[in-house]
Amino acid sequence: MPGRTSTSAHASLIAKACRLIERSAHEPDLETLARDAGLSASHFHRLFKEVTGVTPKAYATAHKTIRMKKDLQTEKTVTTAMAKTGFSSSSRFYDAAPKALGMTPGAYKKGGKGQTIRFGVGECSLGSILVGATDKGICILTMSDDPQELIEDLQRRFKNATLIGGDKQFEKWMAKVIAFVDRPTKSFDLPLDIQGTAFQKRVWEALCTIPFGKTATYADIAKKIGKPTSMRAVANACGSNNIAVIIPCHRVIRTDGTISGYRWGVERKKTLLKKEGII
DNA sequence: GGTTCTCTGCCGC
DNA sequence: GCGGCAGAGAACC
Repeated sequence: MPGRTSTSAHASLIAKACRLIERSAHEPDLETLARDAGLSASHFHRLFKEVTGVTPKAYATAHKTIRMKKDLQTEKTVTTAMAKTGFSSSSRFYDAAPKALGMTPGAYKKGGKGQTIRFGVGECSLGSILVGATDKGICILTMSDDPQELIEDLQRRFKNATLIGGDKQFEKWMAKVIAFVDRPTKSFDLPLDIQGTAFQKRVWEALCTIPFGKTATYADIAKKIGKPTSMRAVANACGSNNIAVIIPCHRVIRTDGTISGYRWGVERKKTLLKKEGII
């Protein structure tokens, strides 16, 4: 088609823009990217989104996150990593890090270093269960059919932490947790060490206010934390919950009343809801 | 808290 | 297919 740009030409134009974003030390602005592609800013923006599925800004942000993670792992200090990643100021860096990494840059660099996590694997009515705790409280509760998989998952999540088997005190906690999972009655009184971003913590706190035997929708939770339009972010935060059952993300259902997915399997979610007399 | 930038919708060519 | 403008909202300083 003369005078028109073909689809493949579009794809290579956008691919070139992606490479430019990746190569640049500082995020190139929309105007620069558009000029480089020989298009107007507005049209370039539309085209970029059509081809990649994300906006140029979102693409640049995602790439910056990858770089931030790499630099934090390879650089000696957080300060040098910050300089290399290309943030304009340290405050911007520390501002962006929790969103991008789920923790402060220092904590990410340590990768759980310095943290000691006691853990145990047992069996409950929902299959194999892993419970882990720092000296502050329970930081992880996961479930699976395969106990080995639970341990591998724990090692992945806290790769620099010292993982040790539970002691006598921990055994007691473990028994209490299993009893709670099997009969999730009213309250749970062991301390929790909830690790996540500020946003995730707000969502999880909101989940904890859903009473036993009741459900809420993602929209309800979004409204509760004062972000009525952030339903997708809320759903993501529910999916990132590390402490199953105790933080009752299983009580969240779709607006139409149907049961949505569950990180530890829909069958487990249904079983939990049955235990609470909801279904 | 003001300024700049991003993003989207809409319209015209 | 492409450019441009307006307005809302987010990001930045």
